[in-house]
Amino acid sequence: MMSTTAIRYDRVMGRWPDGATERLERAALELYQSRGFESTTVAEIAERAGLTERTFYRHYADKREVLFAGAAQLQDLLVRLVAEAEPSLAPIEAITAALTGAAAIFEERRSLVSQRQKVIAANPELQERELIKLAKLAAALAEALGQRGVPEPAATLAAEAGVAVFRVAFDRWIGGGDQRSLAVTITDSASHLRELTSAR
Amino acid sequence: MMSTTAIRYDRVMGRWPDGATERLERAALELYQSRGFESTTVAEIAERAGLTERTFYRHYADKREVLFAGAAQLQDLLVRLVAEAEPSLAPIEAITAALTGAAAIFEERRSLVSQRQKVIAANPELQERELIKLAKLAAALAEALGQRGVPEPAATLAAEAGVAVFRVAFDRWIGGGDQRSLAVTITDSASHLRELTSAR
DNA sequence: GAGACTGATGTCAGTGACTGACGTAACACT
DNA sequence: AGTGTTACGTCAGTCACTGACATCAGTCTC
Repeated sequence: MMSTTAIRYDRVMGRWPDGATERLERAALELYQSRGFESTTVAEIAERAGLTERTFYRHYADKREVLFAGAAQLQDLLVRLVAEAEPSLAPIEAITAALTGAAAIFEERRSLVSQRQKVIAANPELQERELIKLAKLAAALAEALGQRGVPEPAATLAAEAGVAVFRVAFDRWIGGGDQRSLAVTITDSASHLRELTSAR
Repeated sequence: MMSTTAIRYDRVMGRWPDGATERLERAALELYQSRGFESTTVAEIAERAGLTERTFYRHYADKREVLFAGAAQLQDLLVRLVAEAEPSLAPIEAITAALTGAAAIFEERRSLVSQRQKVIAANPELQERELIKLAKLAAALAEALGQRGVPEPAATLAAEAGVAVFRVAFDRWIGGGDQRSLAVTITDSASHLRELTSAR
């Protein structure tokens, strides 16, 4: 598997220009915006990035995945935030704390996030991919709650509800009507859910 | 578009055997079970059903859709149940009432539903399709709540939470560990969610 | 009852997503 | 200098999916 040598290199090296993934992701987003997702071929994306179609598939499993490269990091961050949340917090509170804690990531790149979301909103295939990413995120959050001692089905329900809260808040935040920060919108949606379920 | 003639016919007629969709759905499920989803071609499904590949695509938009033919009827039923629920019921209660009311549809075909779910569980592509069906279901339920006078974002949150409750309950019911009826499992999950969100 | 119409199917050719196998060349390591 | 690795290119192939056109049993119109 890995060589016994311990020395590793920080700088990317090689005969090829750096930043292939960045170029591919940028080219894909631009083409998906201008021609639409279905009308752009993988060959076109690769060409715009100065690569071949085959190389595209060495970086991304399929034509959709190029838009979801950041999902893994987001999930890792949220899982860590849940794990590091105050032990005294209830499950739902730990989840919402993690969500608001990660909100900055979106707020720092609102323009890019907005463009990406417009492309996704225009294509059912991309929506499917986004939904399964969110489902896996919910499963990972449920697992993180489990590590905190939350039993099932409470862990899964809290995680799914948390993701639903995030979805609703995110849509409002991106939608534009809501001028508040994403973090505030999340806590607002969470309290809405609390009212809904606890109300008699 | 439509002829001015008012006479319509109940019996399917024509030179072709009836039940093409039933044959296609049955053939698809069987092949997806035995060879796996990815390893079966649409041509094989069509051949087993006594048809051609092109005809398959006249009945279903794509290779996955053949497993989700019943989703539309389920959605219609749930929307109707929400609309017909007691006006005094709170949003979440109307949703759970509809879900338990539709549970019988699954309980009557537990074997078929279980086989189908095993196939879906084995394939990410099929999971994506299921997730978007559930998302559209949630949107339809939110719309139905809107007709009852429930404002946003409460309607969407209640619908999303309701679908999450159903997912958790369905998984437990199918998973086998839970010997209770699906309807009971749903109400149980709903009360779990209530405890989670209202708990101090 | 002849002719026009309809609806479900077959046939065929084509595009594009995705994969496996193999080759290449800069760079690193020994 | 030799060896291995890594990131890429090239090529051939499968299969999902689509558009265009043909067929023909049954129906409708007159």
